[in-house]
Amino acid sequence: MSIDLTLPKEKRILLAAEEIFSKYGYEKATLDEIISLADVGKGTVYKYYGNKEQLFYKLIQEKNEQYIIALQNAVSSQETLQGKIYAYLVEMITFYKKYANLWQTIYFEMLGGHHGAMVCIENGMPVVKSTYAMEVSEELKERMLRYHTILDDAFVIMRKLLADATDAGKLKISDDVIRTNYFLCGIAMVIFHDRDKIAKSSVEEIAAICADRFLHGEKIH
Amino acid sequence: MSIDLTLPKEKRILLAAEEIFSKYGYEKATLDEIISLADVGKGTVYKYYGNKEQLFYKLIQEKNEQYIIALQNAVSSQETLQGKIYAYLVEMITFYKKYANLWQTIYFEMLGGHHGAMVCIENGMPVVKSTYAMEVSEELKERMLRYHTILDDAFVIMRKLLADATDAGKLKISDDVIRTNYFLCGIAMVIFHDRDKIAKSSVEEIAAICADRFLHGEKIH
Amino acid sequence: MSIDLTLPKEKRILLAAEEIFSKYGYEKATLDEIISLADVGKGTVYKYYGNKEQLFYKLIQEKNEQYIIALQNAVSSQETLQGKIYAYLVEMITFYKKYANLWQTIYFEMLGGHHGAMVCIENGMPVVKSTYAMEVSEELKERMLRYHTILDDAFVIMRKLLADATDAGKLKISDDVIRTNYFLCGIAMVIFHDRDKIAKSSVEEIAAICADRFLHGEKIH
Amino acid sequence: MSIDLTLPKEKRILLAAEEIFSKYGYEKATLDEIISLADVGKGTVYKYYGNKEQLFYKLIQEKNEQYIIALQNAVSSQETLQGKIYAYLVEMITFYKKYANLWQTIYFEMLGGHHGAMVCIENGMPVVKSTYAMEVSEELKERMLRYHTILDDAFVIMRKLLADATDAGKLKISDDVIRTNYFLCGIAMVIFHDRDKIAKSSVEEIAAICADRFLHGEKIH
DNA sequence: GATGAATGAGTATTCATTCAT
DNA sequence: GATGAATGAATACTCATTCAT
Repeated sequence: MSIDLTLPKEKRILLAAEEIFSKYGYEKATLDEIISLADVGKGTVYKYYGNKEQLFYKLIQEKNEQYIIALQNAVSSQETLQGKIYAYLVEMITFYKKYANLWQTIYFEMLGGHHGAMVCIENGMPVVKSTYAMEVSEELKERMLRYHTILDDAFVIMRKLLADATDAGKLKISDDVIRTNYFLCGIAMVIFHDRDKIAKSSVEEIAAICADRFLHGEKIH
Repeated sequence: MSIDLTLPKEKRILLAAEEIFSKYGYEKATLDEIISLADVGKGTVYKYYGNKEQLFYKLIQEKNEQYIIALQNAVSSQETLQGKIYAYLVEMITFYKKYANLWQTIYFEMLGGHHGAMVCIENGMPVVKSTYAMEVSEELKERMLRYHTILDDAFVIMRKLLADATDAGKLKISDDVIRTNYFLCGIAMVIFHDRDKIAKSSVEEIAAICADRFLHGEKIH
Repeated sequence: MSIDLTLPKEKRILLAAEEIFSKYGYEKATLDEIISLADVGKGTVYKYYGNKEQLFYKLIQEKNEQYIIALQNAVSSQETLQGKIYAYLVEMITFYKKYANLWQTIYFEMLGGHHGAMVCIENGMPVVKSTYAMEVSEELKERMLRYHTILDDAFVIMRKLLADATDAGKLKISDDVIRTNYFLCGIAMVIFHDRDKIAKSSVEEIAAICADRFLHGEKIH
Repeated sequence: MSIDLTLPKEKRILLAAEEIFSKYGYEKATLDEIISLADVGKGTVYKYYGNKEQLFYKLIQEKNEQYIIALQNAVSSQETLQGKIYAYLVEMITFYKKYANLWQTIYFEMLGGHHGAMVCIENGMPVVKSTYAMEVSEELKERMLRYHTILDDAFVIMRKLLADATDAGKLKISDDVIRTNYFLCGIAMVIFHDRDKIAKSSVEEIAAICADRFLHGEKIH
């Protein structure tokens, strides 16, 4: 609720931004509230971060970098497919629980939020398309692509895992993008939506159930 | 693109609202554009619908009612668990493809992360809790609960299905809320996010794969 | 200093805009001051005029239209070259005295004002060029071209007059654009700069001297 | 584009200021860009020049001093009126072509219309009067007077020339201030406005035409 | 019943100037 | 002498809502 004033202003701004963006989402968050919480002048934010969007992006990029490394380590520390999936999920759930509000905002923005545009994959490359016949500014396109990339950096690790396993004949043949998105977005949504319930269970327990259900389904054989 | 002017104004507003809210999402949609499309005065919207939020709610409520009936019919038309799940998914995917923009908006309104509040289930009843130490207005509480209910009306049908099957020993034991949310939200997100890919496949094909994976998992045995 | 509140708001805004733009020039003028003088809400200005630039443009365009008609009438009411020039100048000086501050602003904006861009004539067509190696936004280009056109509408009448007289062998051969600009801009600058001196002389007297000097020079033969 | 770093900082600032003020005009130029080009700290500018306006003034004052000397030499190097006028114009056009952006800025600062004030000549002395019923700050008054003097230093040389010639019966009787301003401001405006056309002609050619037209007019006798 | 003119609170961004080091 | 981090006042523009007609 309040920020350590002995920290350098650049850091204070980032902490305040995390709080306010988490609380209100990107659009509804105001710079005024961020500077008030960080106890800095308005110009200081612009000096360090350029503008609102850059501030948000810097914030999530920093978190994401560490997250990606954690995911890579987790996956490579395991030998079996099931082990890798489980290790991935432990990291993912830990991270999403911690940054639920922030990451929920990214999902929203990436889906096109309030903008009438969406990211599509064409020939393996993400492109931004208007959901209707209207122009989408280059600025918005870049922004949505950036958010897409943030999420996809993590998704691609799982996608590769599943694609390799499919090639090795271990998994059913499916569209890898769809399968991965279904798997991970489903988990994300549950963490966002049933946050209090998730809070009561251990990360390991949830990860184990998710991995089991993904591989073997809900049916009792 | 244009609306039948012989229809009563109340209906014209709803049709225009569907078009504009779908196009821009809730926040970015403007009443000005809606009244221009509906060819009514601004006061008329306020007369019939009270305010922007009410208009949006009435719109999705109307769609949802029909959707719920379709789901109930689909499920009761089938005998087996797999058949019921498949029939549910066919309806769901058909509906979500049609109203992707509209329903995407509801998901994020319901998640409520942008307002500093969230819906939790306590003793089986949904209640709104602040995600931060701040008061949540009664107005916002009601609104979030309404959106929660909209989605939950559909989810509860699947939940019941799965709970009964679990009781009958057909499915693994899980938290029914989590399991259902994971299943359905995952599908929803894929439809929102990979809209163009989904557009290329038939609804039946997607439903069949989803049902199979849910019940039997991705693994080849 | 204050505006008749019985006038319609659209008109009041225009009157207030004339006062404030004249006083401060385009850039320094603020909408806040205009609405305060017009005693209307901020939205009202945007309803009627779209934005600050449109408001300014509408304002000067309206004045210019009447001015152009007056110039055309003046010129065609005379038979001789000297008569036509004199009649033109009478109208011009009358107009420039009345709208000195406003028109001074247009000169400034057309010359590129604070923007690092200028209007050049290429193949008889005005184009906007950067004064340095920097991009000029399409918006600014259009704007400068509009201001150029405003002034040129009046200049072209004199240019035609002088070109015809040159063809008829009555005037020395010169670049028509340069000659006209020199003639008229010189007069404009004197009106702007020596406003109080000009105020003491009659329009007819000034016009007569200008016409004489332009045609016969300062030298006594 | 870049500045010799072996020069003293005070000089580097002036060189950078010339570049940036010429490029963007006074208002749009930023100190940030100037210090970046000069490679000095922001405080250094304030140490040496006090503020932005002082920096601009020092810059043009320095240029003007050299210009005035050049004009005086040019005029005194000639014997005849026509020769003196021609020599003056050669210097003037050379100078204005070189510093078009910078001097254009001074013209509009001096006109002062953007500040609600103007310079008038009372009893041969320039005084600042408000164009509206409002107080003009002493600071603004001084500033406008300074800019007036900058331009007038050059104008007075021509004015003297013409006044003497008038007294000697060589020129028609006119208000000397008006006549000079009309003559020189007209030329200035053409250089500012038709910069690219002027660039294609030689200075001598333009000067010759201007002198001829000023003395003998446009009419063929 | 229906209208639409009018409103004004709310927000991202810029940049000259200051002053502690 | 020199710096540059920090400031905050100032400003164009949006849009849900109201209410007199």
